Amino acid sequence: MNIFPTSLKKTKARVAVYGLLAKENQPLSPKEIQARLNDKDIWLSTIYRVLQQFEKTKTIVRSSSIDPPQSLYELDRHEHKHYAVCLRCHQRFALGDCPLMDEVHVDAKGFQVLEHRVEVLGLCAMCAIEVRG
Amino acid sequence: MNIFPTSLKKTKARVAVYGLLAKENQPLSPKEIQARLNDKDIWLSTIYRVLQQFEKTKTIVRSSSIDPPQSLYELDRHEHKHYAVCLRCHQRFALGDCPLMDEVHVDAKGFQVLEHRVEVLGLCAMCAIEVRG
DNA sequence: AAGTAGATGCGAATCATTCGCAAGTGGGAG
DNA sequence: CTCCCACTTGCGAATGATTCGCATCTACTT
Repeated sequence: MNIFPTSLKKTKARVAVYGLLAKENQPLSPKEIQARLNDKDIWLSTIYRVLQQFEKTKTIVRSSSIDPPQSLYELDRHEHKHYAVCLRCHQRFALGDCPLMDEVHVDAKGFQVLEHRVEVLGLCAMCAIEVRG
Repeated sequence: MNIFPTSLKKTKARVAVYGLLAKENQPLSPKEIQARLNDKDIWLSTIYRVLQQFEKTKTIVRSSSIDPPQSLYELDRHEHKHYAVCLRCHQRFALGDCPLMDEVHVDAKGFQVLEHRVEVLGLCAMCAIEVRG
């Protein structure tokens, strides 16, 4: 389904990041990745570079969270996923299906749609209760 | 349709930002707003604060662009707009309609959907040609 | 085993955004 | 019309995410 990109050297950092994302089933931020690797010799800047390359080779996909503003990465499982984010606790929940309609109408003739990002915001069950209280 | 919020004092910065957004028909970043105001006494941090307050009073709406990563603001015309962004020249084009389906299915019982963000990415007609060349 | 293109360690730089605080001002009370 | 003060802003430092620079190191080819 998804293998380590053959065009990239198998270095410690890359193997570690790939291995981590392969066993995670949620998108992680670069910081979270660093924390889980727990190897003080793998620097954040290296993780950023590794993620960039994996993104370029279509090994992982990047999504983004607005609050806090940051990028999140996960293995590209070709699942076309989107997330709902709780505005209060920032937990992320996968959407069952892509909620986009088949046809997207852009007010600009000739615009070639390549991808899209969708983020649903709201309150998870737990926080909805807390907010009321 | 949309007036200066009565709960806020009419200060130079607020009047200027409001006036600018009222005559713009596209979302602007805080930096772009500052550049257009062209008043060296209005600081970026003030613009950020003004935008935050306008957002809180529902005078403007915030959207976000992923590349470059930043927030964009425009007067709330109650139009529920989304944009298509050219990956190459970063120009933004409004979508004709909200491309989301009526029903959004979140894999988490009890999740209360409050809002959503949609960003369509691709190439505008001009850039599509350049890329090919 | 050696050579080299590509990676990384390390830290400085950049960019968006927020914070802190002293000085300034809009607009209600008198 | 003036005084007062809570709310604003000028100004710059702080923060947090992300990128860059460069000398050193290393995975892979020959």
